[in-house]
Amino acid sequence: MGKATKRTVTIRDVAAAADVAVGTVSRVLNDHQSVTKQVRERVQKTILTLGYQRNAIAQSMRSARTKMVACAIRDFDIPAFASYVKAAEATFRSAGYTFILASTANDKDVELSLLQTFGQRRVDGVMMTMSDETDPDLVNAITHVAMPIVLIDRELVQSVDSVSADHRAGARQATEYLLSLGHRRIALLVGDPKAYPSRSRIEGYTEAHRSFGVPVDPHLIRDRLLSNEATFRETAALLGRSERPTAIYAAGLDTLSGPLRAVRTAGLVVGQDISIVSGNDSDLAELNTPPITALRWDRSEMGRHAAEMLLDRIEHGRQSPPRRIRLPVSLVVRGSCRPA
Amino acid sequence: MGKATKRTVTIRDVAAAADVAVGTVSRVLNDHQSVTKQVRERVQKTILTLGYQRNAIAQSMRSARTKMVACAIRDFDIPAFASYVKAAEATFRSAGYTFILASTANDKDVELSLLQTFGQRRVDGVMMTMSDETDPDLVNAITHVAMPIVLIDRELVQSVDSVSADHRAGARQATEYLLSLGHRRIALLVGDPKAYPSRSRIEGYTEAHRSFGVPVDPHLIRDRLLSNEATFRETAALLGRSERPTAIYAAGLDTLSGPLRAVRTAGLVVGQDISIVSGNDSDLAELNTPPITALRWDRSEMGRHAAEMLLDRIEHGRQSPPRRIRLPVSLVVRGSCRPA
DNA sequence: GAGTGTCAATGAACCGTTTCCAATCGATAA
DNA sequence: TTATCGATTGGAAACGGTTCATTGACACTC
Repeated sequence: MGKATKRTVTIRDVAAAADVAVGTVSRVLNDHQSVTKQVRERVQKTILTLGYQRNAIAQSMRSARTKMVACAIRDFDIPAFASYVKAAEATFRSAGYTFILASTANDKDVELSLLQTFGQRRVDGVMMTMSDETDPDLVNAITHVAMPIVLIDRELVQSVDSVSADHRAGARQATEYLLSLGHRRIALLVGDPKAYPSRSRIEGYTEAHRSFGVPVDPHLIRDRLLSNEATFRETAALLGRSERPTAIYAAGLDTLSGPLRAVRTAGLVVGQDISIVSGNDSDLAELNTPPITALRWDRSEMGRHAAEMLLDRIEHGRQSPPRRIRLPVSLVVRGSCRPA
Repeated sequence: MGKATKRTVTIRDVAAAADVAVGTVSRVLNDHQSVTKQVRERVQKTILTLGYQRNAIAQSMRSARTKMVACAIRDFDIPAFASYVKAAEATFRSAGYTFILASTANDKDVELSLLQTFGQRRVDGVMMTMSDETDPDLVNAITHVAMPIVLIDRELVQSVDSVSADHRAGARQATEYLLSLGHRRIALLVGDPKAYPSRSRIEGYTEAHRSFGVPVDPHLIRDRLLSNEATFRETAALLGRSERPTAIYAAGLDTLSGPLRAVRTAGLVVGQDISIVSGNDSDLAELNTPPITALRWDRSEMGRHAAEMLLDRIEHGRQSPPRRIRLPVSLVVRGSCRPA
């Protein structure tokens, strides 16, 4: 007897059961004025008894707002992203937004396809990076996205908001620290210079050398190191050279464990045979024996700023000029560096 | 002149421009049969020129499928979650689903409110844990969720699918290893026994003692340790006792750095003055000096299995009985334990 | 040439909200 | 008593897709 299919209960069912018009139920749901206390309570009771659950899809359909925000990161594995994503999600959630998260693997095609997906889903805003700041397709896609966007640690596209860390200053600080300890052969391990962080780290490293009057040996700069494995291999290669570096500045994202493994494999001891500075502070850096001197900046702050900028754009800021936030980077000196 | 508002282009605009009916455009979009090659190409060209972007909201509205999946984890900060979330997201994305991620902070109210949000958003499936497997509100919410759900590392709710690791066997293995080295005062640090992992670790620990005929000292079991700070404090307290433990089994999630800090603060040396087994393998465990003996299981596999089970439920599995996957846990022996 | 079958394409209904205009009602003012 | 006004409520249109019954065109058969 009866229909076997249990239809989900809609606003119309509520209206019928409470003997009011659908418009009235909607007004109750949205806390609009001009609904009698009596009617309001009757509707609310009906909602409870029927177990009505508002359909966010229909709501978005009508209002053209999804209350969803998308974020693309390079890789979930990278601990450096965790605190920043965490802060962003918390900010969005407390503002009533739902958070979509995806990873790009630093791949242009994935980035483009995610942008398309986000567009089709009509998210209210996007937070992301890009693998290559100079790629015309990516730049074009980023600048023509329909919704507000905040770039993280990218600065070349001038037309959108961005939040980044001052990697140039940080790199300069770290390099000058090593130079002042007397090191003259400092290896620099970085990621892809097509993106702002690595690019500006190379700049900072070069500036520091210039200010100390020390020539830069291009062989000591190893870039495009995007994985622990790659960093391990490059470090091992550097350590195998006749004139091996006396210090390593491991500046890439999540590239500390590679060098540590390589140093250990080569039978060397950090802080004695070789000095190390990590470009990203972490538990690993802090708890290593000896603890590793590292650069740090407030990643939660980064996520929070990005989220707040985006929310501001979504809810108020129509056409105000793009804003740029750059967070300070500082050097935490520990025990991994000795005078050369 | 003209309208200032630039309306977004809809399927109707495409239909008008290509001089066909909306239904035809829809069939082109969905790769339906019975569209002339000629018409198909005309429509596709129009889509390109107009820059039409299909509206996923409207699509979901009609089809009652959102192609979105939600996942709630305890905290983004916990590296153990990264690889599992990563594998899950990859699986979902390659199946055409979008991934919503939220954190619960292990808080019942957050969990309930997220379930409600996911329900309102009409996601097609949910992947999550729960802070307390015995809480009636949570159990009720989980069992009455409208969409398919997969629980991670939770086994008490029998009516839904679940994926977990065999923590009891793992704990037993770790404890027996320490007992076989002669340790008789083994501290156990775990999270909240109201959830499956800690509960079964305590079981495994107890079983191991029983099989060795060694009585369990309840003072050595410290539970409800949910943060690095809490674990640090408890370990420090244990190390300060007159009869301090000779070994620590740090079984909680992400609770290795706390004990390591506490041991260092107490002026002790891991592997000499005290033995340590970590309940979760990590870079930190592997790269510590000495490397820490640890339990491990395939977290990517966990994420993949969970995602595949969920996809199966969503796309085929209507009413098949709940499935339960339990992954094996193994002990990786390194250098952090010495005979007592 | 009428009847039949197949394949393409049309166009309207529908999904569940929000919003806006019209209608109703009670109270107050003239 | 009647006109006026503000506060509530009703009801329908609109959002942008998908789907399905229907129509139109064409080829084929007898």
